[in-house]
This record gives sequence, C-alpha cells and structure tokens, in this order.
Amino acid sequence: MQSAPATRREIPGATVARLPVYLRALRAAAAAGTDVISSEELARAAGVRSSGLRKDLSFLGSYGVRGVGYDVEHLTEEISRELGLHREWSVAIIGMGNLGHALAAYSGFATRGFSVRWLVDSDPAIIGRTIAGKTVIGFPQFEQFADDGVIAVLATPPASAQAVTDQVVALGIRSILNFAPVPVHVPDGVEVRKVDLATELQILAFHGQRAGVEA
Amino acid sequence: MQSAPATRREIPGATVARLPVYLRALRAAAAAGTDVISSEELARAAGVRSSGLRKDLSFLGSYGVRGVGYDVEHLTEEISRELGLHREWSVAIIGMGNLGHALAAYSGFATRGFSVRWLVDSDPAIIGRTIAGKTVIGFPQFEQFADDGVIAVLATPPASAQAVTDQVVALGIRSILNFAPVPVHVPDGVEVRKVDLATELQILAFHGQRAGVEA
DNA sequence: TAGATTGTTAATCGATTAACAATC
DNA sequence: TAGATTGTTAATCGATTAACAATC
Repeated sequence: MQSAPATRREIPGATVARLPVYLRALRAAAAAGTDVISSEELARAAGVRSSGLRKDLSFLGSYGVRGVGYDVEHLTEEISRELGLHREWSVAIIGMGNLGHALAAYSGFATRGFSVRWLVDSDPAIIGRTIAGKTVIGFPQFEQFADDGVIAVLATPPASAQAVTDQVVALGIRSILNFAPVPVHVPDGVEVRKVDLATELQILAFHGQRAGVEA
Repeated sequence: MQSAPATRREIPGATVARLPVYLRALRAAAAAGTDVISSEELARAAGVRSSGLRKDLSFLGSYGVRGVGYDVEHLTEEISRELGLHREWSVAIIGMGNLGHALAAYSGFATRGFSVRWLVDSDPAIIGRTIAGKTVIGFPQFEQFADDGVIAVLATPPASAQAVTDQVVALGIRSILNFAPVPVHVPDGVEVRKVDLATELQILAFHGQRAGVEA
C-alpha cells in the first residue's frame, strides 16, 4: 500500500466536481487525435477559465510541462486515478416508479464505466418484473450484494426516501445519488449528492422571469 | 406596472437555488396542518441552518414576525411569486433518445407545475411517433410554439448539443436545462442549468474511494 | 412584562480570477 | 536563446455561520 506524497493538499470540493468535466474533454481531445493540450484549449473545451483549470490541476500534482502543455493520455490517467475510476463501481437503482424506470433504461451510466447491476423495490407487485432487461429484486435479496463498492441511486417517493436511505446505509453503502426531492440525513462517512429536476426548472423560471422584467 | 421597493437587493445565486427547497418544505408543512413555522423548524425540514435560512429570506423582504415565526401560506406565496411560478411555463424536450424517452415519461415535472408540452427531434424516423402519449414533432413545427415562456430540456447527444442550443436560442427560448454532457455556450440573457448524471456518479466515486483509504 | 424568534451584523471561510515569475 | 505556457501568488469576490440587538 502506497501513501500519498507528503505535499498532497486536500482537494477542494469545487475542484472535485470539475474533474469529471476535464476528463470528458480530455477523452474528446484524445479521440480527435490530440496528444498534448494547453490549459487554454482544455479550459475552452471544459467551459472554464484557463487559470482556474491550472489551479484545479495543481491540486493533483504537477503534470504539465511549461511552455508545452499537458500530455492528454497521462493527465487522463491521473484524473481517472484521482476519481477512483480504477475501482469497480456498481449502481443499484432503488425505487422502480416512473423515474426509476427511466433511469434503468438510461444508457448514460454505462458509457462512463458505471454498470447498473440491480433494480430494487419494496413493492411485492413489482419485485420479479423485468425492466430494461433486468429483474427487479427486493431488499432481502439486495442485501447479499450491497457493499461499499455500490452506489445507490434513490428514486423513491419523497415520503420513503429517509427510511430507504437508512436501509442502504445499514447495508454498508457509502455513496448515494438522491433523486427524491427531499434532503436525507446520513451519518459521517456517507456521501449524498442530490439531483432535483423540478428544482432546476424552478431556478430557470426565476431567471426567465427576471430576464423578462429587465427587458 | 409596479416597481420593486428601492431597498430590494439583488438575490444571490446560492439563495435562488435554495428557494425551491424552502417552497417544498413549506408545502409539506401546510399539508401537515402547520399555519406558522419558525426558521428553526423550516431549516430542519429543508436541510439548512436556521441562520442561513433567515438570511436567504431577508433578501426577499421581511415576511416573518419576531417571537412568532413565518406564516406558511404567506411565505409560500411570496417565494412562488419571487420564483416566477405564477407565470405559465411549458417544457419542450429536445432529443428523443434514451434519456429523452425517460424524461418524457417522468411525471415529476408536472407535479410542480411545469407541463411537458412538446417532444422534439430532428430524425425523420422518430418524428410522428407517439411517446408517453405525445406526438414527436420536428423543428419546423416546434418553431410555431417556441417563445420565452418555454423551457428547453436538452437531451441530445453531446455532438449536437451546441447546434441545437443555437437553434432554440434563435427561436426566442431563454431557459435551457442541459442534460447533454458537454458545456454549451449561449448569449447574454439566456440561462443554462446543467444536469450530468454520470458526473454525479464520478464525484461519488471520488468520495467513496477516499472514505475507503481513510478507514 | 418575559419569552421567543426574527433580521442583520461582522467574522470566517472557500472559490475565483488575473497576473507573473519560473521554467521547459 | 526566445517564445510559450505552466504553477503559484495575491487580490477579490461571494457564501456561510454564529451571535445578538431589535421587536413581536
């Protein structure tokens, strides 16, 4: 087991959130045949400023060459490693309502290396049914597979989101993507990210209305 | 036409992003029969600190009563108005691939007052098909309906995201929810929010890996 | 009045940005 | 060497938080 270099700083949350964006831009560059890329070019592709990009990358280490730029393959590798993408991550979708169905059919997870392995629901009427080629299982069966290499995608109704969260945390899951439109509480060491589609629309409504007033 | 009070401050972006969360918590409180709620209670329901909640609300005006709390109905009304939810907002989903299908079937938009009115695609093989009870139309037909009361939900492949963005902006649309995993560029006065599901998983992977290392 | 809770202040914290010395 | 571009600094900006005076 190797330890990180002593100079390694804690990576700010805002930086972590941008690493996947850089990764995608790097892969696009590689696909276009680019071997070396400058912070200016990469920043443009990622939609950020070059100074911010360089600052973000400086938290990972010193992977650029002054006067030249960044080696696309090497930087891709370093960011992937930093993000933990060399580990196997499986996804379990919990809650097979409307949104759960939609997510089960969505191929965007797989294209980035996350395989949707389990569809879970507590309703006996749904357990056993096949959705997007997979059989829906109940919690007792899911319990055998769940561990800290699994990301739980919560697509339950808001009323049961907290109870289901408590269940998956008890199974050892430490990463939760919450689509239920309520905040859930978790113990330390468990990470929750929240996606709320209706909230995004409401934020757009605010700005749209503003733009109208100001015009 | 009424002008805003002279004391009205510009509302910070971080505050705007939390208003929908407060709104939902207020509606839950109303449904539970609560008439008046303290910042402490509302903050707990919304998953924020009470001091932050009070600061957020202070940007809208002075709607609380010292020693008492906030009138649930009144505050609901004020936040709704601030968010522009009294206007009619229609949603057009652009791009009827896997994710577009999923979003068309998702009922979560409607339950918060946004009605999905149009499904749009450029592929002649898809135009005319019925998805989730609606007929898919092409851009020429969509053009007749698009205006600044429409929110465009981009669910196209990454390669065509920018071109489609340019098209909808040209039609007068000023609010875009971008599910395509690339940044799109828009002129001033057009607001883009980005939802990237795979990115969320990658951020969770980072934290999950970290937790493992530290344990 | 006494108790409760808001609205605001001031301090802290974290993120962004431009500029430039370091260096390939 | 000259030109280019990184990595880092320092300044700015915006967001968060605790504390408390104001006041119902």
